[in-house]
Amino acid sequence: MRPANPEFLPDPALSREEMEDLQFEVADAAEWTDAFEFDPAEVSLGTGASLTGERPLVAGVDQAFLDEEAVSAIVVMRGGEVVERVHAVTDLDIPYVPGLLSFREGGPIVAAFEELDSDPDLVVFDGSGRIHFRQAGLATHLGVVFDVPSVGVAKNLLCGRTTEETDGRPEGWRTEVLADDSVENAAAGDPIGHAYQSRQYDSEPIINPLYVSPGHRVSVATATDLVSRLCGGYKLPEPTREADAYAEEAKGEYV
DNA sequence: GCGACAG
DNA sequence: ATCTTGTCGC
Repeated sequence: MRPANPEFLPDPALSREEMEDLQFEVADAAEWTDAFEFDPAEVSLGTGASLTGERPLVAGVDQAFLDEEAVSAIVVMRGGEVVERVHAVTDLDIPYVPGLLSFREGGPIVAAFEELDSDPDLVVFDGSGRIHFRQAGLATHLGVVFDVPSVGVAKNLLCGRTTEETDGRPEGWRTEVLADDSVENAAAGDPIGHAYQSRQYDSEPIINPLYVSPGHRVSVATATDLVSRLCGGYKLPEPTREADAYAEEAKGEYV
């Protein structure tokens, strides 16, 4: 798969100011309404044939790290079946800086996409999308670069505030993440994502919620609906778990 | 100066 | 993200 919009490719050689300027352009190009062809109801982990038609292809993307390089993995699934797995090993050029993650991991991820034959209907990224200081997190940035519907799934909240307290919520519960003063070009109170409790125990270990946000061509509500359809009893979406496991597996072969 | 931060 | 032993429970 090749970038549809190479002008937005995250270049780690840019200055911090140039990176931030590019993020504003990415946010401007991003579409946060449902602009995709597949039927969200067809997204699921069940293997049974759907009644209406083709099950969408959903790709999970995740990275594992070595000292100075990243192992980026992409696993494409149709229903509960894995249909393609690819990975790429790339040098890491810059350190992790909150708000600039796509410039550190974007290159490795693009390298992995170049190995991909499938044309996914939806891509699930590990990290934020619209929940970002300039509304252009990893999921949004790469979604725009490839012009593919995408969602961001983060384990921690980067910015914004949740409408309600999130501790100890039941499985399936969700609340909006609203923009705060740290989110540029958004009115304070604008919904930019959800805290979503994908899994919860009956007692003791309290599981934290997921922070789901639109990447590109998906709305806040749909992003969370899609993620809920991809979590098969585990905290993380299945495509993400598969990509995580594959990245670790591939990493083991390069260590 | 204070607060705060995906992976 | 990564470095790690033991431990609890289905």
